[in-house]
Amino acid sequence: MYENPLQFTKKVIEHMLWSKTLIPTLKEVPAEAEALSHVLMLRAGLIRKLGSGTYSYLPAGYRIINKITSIVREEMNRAGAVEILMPALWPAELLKESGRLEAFGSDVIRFTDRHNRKGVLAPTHEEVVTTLVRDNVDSYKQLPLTLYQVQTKFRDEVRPRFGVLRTREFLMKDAYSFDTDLAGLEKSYQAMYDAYCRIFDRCGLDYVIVEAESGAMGGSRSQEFMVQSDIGDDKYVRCNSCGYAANVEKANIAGPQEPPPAADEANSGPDEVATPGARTIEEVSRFLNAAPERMIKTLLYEVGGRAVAVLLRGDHELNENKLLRALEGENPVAADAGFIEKVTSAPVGFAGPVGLSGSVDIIADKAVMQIEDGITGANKADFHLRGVIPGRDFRPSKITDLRVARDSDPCPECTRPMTLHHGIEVGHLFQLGTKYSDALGAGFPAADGGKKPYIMGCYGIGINRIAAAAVETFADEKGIVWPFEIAPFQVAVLCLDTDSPELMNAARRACNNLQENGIDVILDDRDERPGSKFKDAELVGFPVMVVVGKGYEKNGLLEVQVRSSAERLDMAEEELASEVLKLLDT
RNA sequence: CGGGGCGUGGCUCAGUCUGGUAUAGAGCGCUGCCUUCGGGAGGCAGAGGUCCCCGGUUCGAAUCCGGGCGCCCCGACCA
Repeated sequence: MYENPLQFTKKVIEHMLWSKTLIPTLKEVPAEAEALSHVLMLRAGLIRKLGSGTYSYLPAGYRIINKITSIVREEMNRAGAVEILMPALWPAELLKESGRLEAFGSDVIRFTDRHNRKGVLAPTHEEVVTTLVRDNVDSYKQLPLTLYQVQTKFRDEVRPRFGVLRTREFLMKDAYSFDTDLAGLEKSYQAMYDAYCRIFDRCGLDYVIVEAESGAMGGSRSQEFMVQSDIGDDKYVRCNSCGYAANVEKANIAGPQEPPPAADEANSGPDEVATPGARTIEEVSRFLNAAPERMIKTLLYEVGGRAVAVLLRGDHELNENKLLRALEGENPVAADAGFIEKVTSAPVGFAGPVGLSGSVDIIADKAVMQIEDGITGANKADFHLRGVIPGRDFRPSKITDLRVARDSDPCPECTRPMTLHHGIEVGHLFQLGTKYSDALGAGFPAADGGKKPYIMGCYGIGINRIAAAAVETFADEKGIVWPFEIAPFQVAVLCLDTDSPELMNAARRACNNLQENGIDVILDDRDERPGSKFKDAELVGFPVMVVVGKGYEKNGLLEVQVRSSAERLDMAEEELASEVLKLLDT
């Protein structure tokens, strides 16, 4: 029998010693940090900044990252995805082929190598996987296939911020599914959806799943996993009655599409009113002393050579995604001053729907049609119209939902008011369809002999963001309170007198005991005063603290402190492991 | 990209406006010794700084002027 020399090596349990690792905690708040998670991650000695949007993960911080990636890997594998590793360094040509070099624009980090070849650092990996599968999958029998990677991605963010929350270099799990048909995609998508729920549950996060735009990723269906947080860059609305949730780019808004019964026939018709120099909603509103809610904002677009006037209530904002859908795929270009003057025969700032040439297509947001005594541009320099009644004074060719959702807007499902929240996007799911397989000529030989494009999906998780989101969510005035599964160590054993062999031995026994029971433990063996040890353990946020001090000297008892509840329990050495396991299980 | 702010030991900052009082300071941290030892102790001694960089003005620059770099915040942007 083959003898493994290592098998005779005595198995020694090594526990992490605080004195031998690097956890540089800070008492003071670093000047560069504003956001809670940023401050705490720096103070707890988890991360250090190198430059704008680039961070080192120190031992404790890296353990958190590793715990998160382990969870992600377990759940990806369980969902049937297989892990690969792909280059971050690409020929620029590859990104050009899919059309995304332009789409990403200056978000892509570019460089030129010594041979004067253009290269990019991968912002995400659709192009490589797609070509990989294109060139190496021979038959539809090998499908469906879902590949994933956990890798650093690079984006030259306009504005890195909030520490690890938005960085120029970040760790991401990305999975890519390849199917032969839409039904298959649905299945692959659902498998990822389920896996994501398990992942975020295990990470201890409270999350909301919101409908999202597929945007520049192309494709049809998209959902995002949000962790509610005031510092989140993303906004979404949620209906507390029926549970509908969508990010603001996507969120639909309920509302009647017909004008209200013409109640106000007394109104004789629009009157011109002089508004010299007042061009913006705000200016006109102030000048006429009328609420912006009564204004009809007229935005002009050039769509395939013709003019389109888009109408919104003065206080509402256009959602360009909705406009895009309303135009059924035609691409709107915001009109320039020259075009506007040509169409309205007035300078910019005085456009209105009344009396526009019949060649101008008018599209109105639902809310515009509810205005009963409106104000809008007169298509005449320095004049606006008062007493405008939609439906009577102008007739849009299309009335639909065009605006960006706001707090209290009616839910599209049940019409109850929705609430607006800020969130941290920790994960997203996209149905891509054939966008990339078409662009890159990636197809499979079908059963009938022809070649068909892969139906793709892609599914991302921001690993660093999970850590930051957890800190944002779980912290108190003392520091971080890590969820058990992603804590850098589940237990910190504090030996309060490292000069006492009795206490040090007891502390080591406690560590061994816990480790033998599968618990992650760090021993604070530093020659520090007790106060510092307590403060540090609380700052870094270990879920459980085991104190070996006076209580042990006097009557052989260990003290267990629970970080989240501040609960303290004295216990004998023999019951430590089982008691701690119970605590960690909750 | 617009607006604002900052750059002085490891960290937080004072000093800059009004140049020289000066061998550039404080608190925290760090090193050594003594005392202390369950919630960031006390005493004594000490180390540690190209005052972001380059140029200019001046007898003299952390301080004034010009240029550059870096960082943070607000906004715009963001698969």
